[in-house]
Amino acid sequence: MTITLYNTLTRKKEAFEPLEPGVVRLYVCGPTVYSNAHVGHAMSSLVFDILRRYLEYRGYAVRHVMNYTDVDDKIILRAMHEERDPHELAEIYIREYDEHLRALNILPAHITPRVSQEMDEIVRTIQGLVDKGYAYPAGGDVYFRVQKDADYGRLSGRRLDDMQAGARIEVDERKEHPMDFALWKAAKEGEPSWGSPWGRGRPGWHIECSAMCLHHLGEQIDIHGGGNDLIFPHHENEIAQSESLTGQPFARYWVHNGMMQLSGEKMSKSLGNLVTIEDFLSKNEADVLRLMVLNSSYRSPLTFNDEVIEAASKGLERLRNGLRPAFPEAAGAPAETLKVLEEQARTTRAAFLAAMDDDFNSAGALGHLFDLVRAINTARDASATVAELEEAQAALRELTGVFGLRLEKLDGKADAAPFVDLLVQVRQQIRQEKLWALSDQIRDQLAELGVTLEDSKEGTTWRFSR
RNA sequence: GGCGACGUGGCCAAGUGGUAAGGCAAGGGUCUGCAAAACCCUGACCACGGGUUCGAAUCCCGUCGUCGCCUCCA
Repeated sequence: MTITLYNTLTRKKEAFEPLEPGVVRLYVCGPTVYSNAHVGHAMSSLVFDILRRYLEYRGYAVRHVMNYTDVDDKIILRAMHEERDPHELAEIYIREYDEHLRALNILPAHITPRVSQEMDEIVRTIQGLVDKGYAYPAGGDVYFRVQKDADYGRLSGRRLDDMQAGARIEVDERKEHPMDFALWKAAKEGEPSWGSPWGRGRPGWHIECSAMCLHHLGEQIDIHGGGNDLIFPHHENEIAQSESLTGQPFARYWVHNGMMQLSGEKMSKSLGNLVTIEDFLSKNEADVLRLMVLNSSYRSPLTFNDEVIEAASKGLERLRNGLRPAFPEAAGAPAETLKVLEEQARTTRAAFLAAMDDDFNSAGALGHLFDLVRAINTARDASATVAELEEAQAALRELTGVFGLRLEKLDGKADAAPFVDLLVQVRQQIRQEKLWALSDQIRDQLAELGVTLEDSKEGTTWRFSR
């Protein structure tokens, strides 16, 4: 079985074949750190986390690089407004984003370069482009010469002529062509700046990713990812820069996630329709957002509203319930039931792989996990023992693990388990004596303490509910 | 105006030629001292109009609608 994935460059699904067998060089565009990140940013990081986890599950060694853009107009502007140091400002949001990634159970990239720490590499990259005639200095700036790049526009499917037509491009006398873009910007008074052959200044937005890729992953990479709002101009320009410099294809596969939609519109800072990650996590578990992402195609817009959050939250609970143990007094399920369960575990694994191999169809794969959950619940109801449920639950745990779902939420509470067990045992006797008021009282009060009891014919089970 | 995507039951959403996965919600039922969970049952003329085909949600054309990019954006 091979993995196929949709390549924005060719606009079709292609069989995935890394440059070097067994190794995947993955570069994902990270955020510009000038304010609190919102759940749309989280969506992107989750999408590529799921992609990475799956590739690793399938045996690839993934080298994952995600950059932080910490030198940028917006950062400078904001820092000026707040009368503080731009580096300091960026640092705060980098640290915050790192914390979010941890909270969201997103595997950290192996390398997280920052623009401010890669200046030599960036300047060298620009110099290389100047040397080759793909870039030209102009009054302290350096611009990329788009007309020299024959296939400029091939990622986004645009032609230079079309773009000029209705576009709102500033007329700039220093540019040879209106679509030429800045590789280096001369410093203005009071801005952070670095030395370069063209005078003090700072890099343009696009060059950093080309330089960092080159530096950390080499001239060619396997997967380049990011939000689909980056296709043009950012990724288009990265291709132009990188390929002009090296003369080789840059990224083999371009993978783009869809945008988070809030009330029918793209969630974004400028529209003011956003929910910060912090805000979301203060009200919901991290797994809820992950499940929302999993439940739809990564390439499509993701609907974000209360109903969807609620549905994901309940779905999560259902997955969790699948992992709940057999009833205490389970006597063993009929052979027929166990056979069905075993069969379901097998087919679920296969179907899960088939779905994920098909361009990371996580929603399809998730559907199959729910089928397995039902089979497990049915077997449990039919009095299956812990041992009889084991294999199917192991499969469920393994596959939800591939998704990066944690499911268990007992951290730090496990110590309380023996005491709860004891209470439940005592209550069992109270119930046998039909002292319902007292037994209900125990159940209610435990619920308030975050322990849910559930009574059934085969005994009482309990779990931490928060 | 240019480029691109999408439109599947109340909501979210898989499915790209052989008559529709899954989750949530709703209604009915089973189990149960009650509650909860679980299980079973119920529900889709796949935006609309043409066309291709033995056969289309799935391919082609058109219409309408929504969204994204074209300026910073995950």
